[in-house]
Amino acid sequence: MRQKQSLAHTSLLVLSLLSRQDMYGYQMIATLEQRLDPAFSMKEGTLYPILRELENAGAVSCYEQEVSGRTRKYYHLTRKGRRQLAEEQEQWERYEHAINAVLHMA
Amino acid sequence: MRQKQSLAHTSLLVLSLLSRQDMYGYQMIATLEQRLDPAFSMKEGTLYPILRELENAGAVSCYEQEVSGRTRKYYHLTRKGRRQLAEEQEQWERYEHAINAVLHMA
DNA sequence: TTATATACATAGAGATACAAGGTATGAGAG
DNA sequence: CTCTCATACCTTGTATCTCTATGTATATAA
Repeated sequence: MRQKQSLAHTSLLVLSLLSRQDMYGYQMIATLEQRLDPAFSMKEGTLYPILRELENAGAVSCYEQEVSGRTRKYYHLTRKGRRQLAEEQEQWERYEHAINAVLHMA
Repeated sequence: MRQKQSLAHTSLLVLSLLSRQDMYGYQMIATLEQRLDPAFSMKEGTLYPILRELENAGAVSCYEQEVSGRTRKYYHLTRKGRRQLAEEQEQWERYEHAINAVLHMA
């Protein structure tokens, strides 16, 4: 049985979250948990590698902050990241329309 | 560099096409080529394995037809396939809304 | 003191889609 | 007549993607 992939367009989601405020990993997961359908929650094994890639690509920068004993690693969207967000958002919209065009074919 | 996956929800597209008329593989690809953004065109290496799985799952049945020397393998959506289409369509909508909910967060 | 929540991270496995290749026929160009 | 292109099928291997499972460590609540 073919198993549906629960998530795609993951970096789009991450970039989108960071476009509003700096966030740390655990917080992103919690936020998505609320916003997203629980069926599509993002897992740690998915998020952290993406954050690393975004950082290597220069789309995000990061800094650490100690809060009551625990170290949080905050991520900040760079100008380059903003461009990437715009591109991925546009691509998502094209994707969305393409699928819907087929679904609602005459 | 992370490479965007160009397609997902592939079986949804196939089932959707077949809900309107019986079709053969090459025709589906050509039809999607027109309807879909060319960037998301479905490749043969993607389609044929899916058709086989759908057949194994009993979602489609198939029959051959000879047309001017060339053999076409037509696929027909079964009742079970219709149910699967309904499910996948619903899931697509939930996915779509979930992504958009994050993108358009206040 | 034990469990739960917070917070990071990685390795391995399974799923997914594509590129690249193969077979074969028909039609049109030269 | 031959070569190429379009039609029509299909498979193998590779790259990529996401999750599961696991690991570390601290704070807080029971």
